[in-house]
Amino acid sequence: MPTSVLDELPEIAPLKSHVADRIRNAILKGEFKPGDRLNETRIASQFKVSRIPVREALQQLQAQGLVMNHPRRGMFVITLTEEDIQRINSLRILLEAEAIKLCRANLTATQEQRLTAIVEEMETVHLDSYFEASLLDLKFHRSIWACSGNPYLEKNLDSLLTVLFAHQALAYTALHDNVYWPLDHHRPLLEVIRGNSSTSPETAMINHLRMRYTNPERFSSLALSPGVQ
Amino acid sequence: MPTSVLDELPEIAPLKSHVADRIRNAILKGEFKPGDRLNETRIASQFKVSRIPVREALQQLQAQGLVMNHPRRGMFVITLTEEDIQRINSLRILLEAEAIKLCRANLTATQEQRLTAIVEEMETVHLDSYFEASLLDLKFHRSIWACSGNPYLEKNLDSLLTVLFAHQALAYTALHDNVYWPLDHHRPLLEVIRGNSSTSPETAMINHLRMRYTNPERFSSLALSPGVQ
DNA sequence: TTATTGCATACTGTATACAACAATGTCAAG
DNA sequence: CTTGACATTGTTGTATACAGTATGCAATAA
Repeated sequence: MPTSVLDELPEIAPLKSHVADRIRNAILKGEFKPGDRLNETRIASQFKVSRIPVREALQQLQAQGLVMNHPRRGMFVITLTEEDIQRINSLRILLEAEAIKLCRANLTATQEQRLTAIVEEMETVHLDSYFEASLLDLKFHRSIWACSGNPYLEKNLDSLLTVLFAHQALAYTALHDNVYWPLDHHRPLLEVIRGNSSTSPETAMINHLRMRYTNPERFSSLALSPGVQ
Repeated sequence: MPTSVLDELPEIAPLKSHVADRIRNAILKGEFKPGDRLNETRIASQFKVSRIPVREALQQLQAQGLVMNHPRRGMFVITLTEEDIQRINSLRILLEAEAIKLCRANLTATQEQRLTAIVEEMETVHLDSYFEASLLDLKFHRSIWACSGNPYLEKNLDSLLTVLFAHQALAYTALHDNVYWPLDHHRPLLEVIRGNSSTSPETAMINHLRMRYTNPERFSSLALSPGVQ
């Protein structure tokens, strides 16, 4: 039975997933900015579908924390304050350090190769769009989470970080207009995972985030020194 | 326009929230069992609403991890294996220990009173339904999360634990048919939060969970001793 | 008796239609 | 000129209708 023609359209995936992906990408690319209102009818006609898949896609994005619902008002792209980012990062350090520990303990040769390949790609390939750089960055971190072997940890990190990456993209494109962002600072994390570093996963994560953020651990227990305040 | 019949429904909150609550409670009470299929039309006619709010409520519950969607098949109540529970608990220990640390660092008198009151209620009030005991239990833990001051931590714990509590309720009612479950083992956690205990938050959480689960920390980094395996 | 194929049924996924509410602009009164 | 009420418009929330697919049963053939 030659099911030939349907090659590029497996299309067994529900419509709302497609719509959700398109909206998510639009947000990541800065086509929708923080605080923007997302009009269901407008998007529906743009995408040539009815409002229902759009509604469901938006609610999916709401669950991921990318958009916010004001009842009877509509959906709005999330706006993050500096404190929000620090709170997210404080949690991220905890979760991703855990993922690194578990990853380090269970690492297979295949996984190590995959992670190494991504790091090398990051160090060589220079992407001109911030959007694509974000995707590669996220791909590396997702691989770490997947190595942890705990799908619940993976899921939590995903929902937490999707928002952060979106905001990063927004803030960055707003300021620098798609200038290249270096991704060459991921090797230390890889070395921790491979067991070739004496740095603790928590410290490695904090150092990693300090490349981009100020005081990323501010709202975590790691910031609680015995004598401080 | 006599809108008389809707007396008991002030209904300023969106309908889907009500529906979601009712379905969630039905699952917690064991009226829907793990693996059960949730028929949209059926629920819609039961609740006297259309299918749309039911669909949206189910998708909300899916985002919370309470139900699972098989495309074109429908929504099914989640089924957790023993390993799933251990993975959830492994993550829970990490997150809730963090919440305890932050709570301990920022504890106000009001918060301390609130937590103490709940613990005392747990030690005295004997609830006959497991459902109500679960709610009180959850109320205590939620209070801890709220004290942490990090809404993202709070949200992650909430989505993680809702599933677990639901499964607990289901498994327990299936076995013991609403027998009383003791809640008097929460004071050690309170003492850690008040700074009156030398036990570490992680250890306190593990001990707390060992009252109910075997090897709750199995899939966490806390189970990784240097020489083991 | 068992396997396979066709059909009937029921359910989800999507589209369209209606109702209720919020925002905005206009007009009149002070 | 300012302010307040009202109408108008636009958007979300909900209901109903339709289309396509999966499941179960029956009928037929091996």
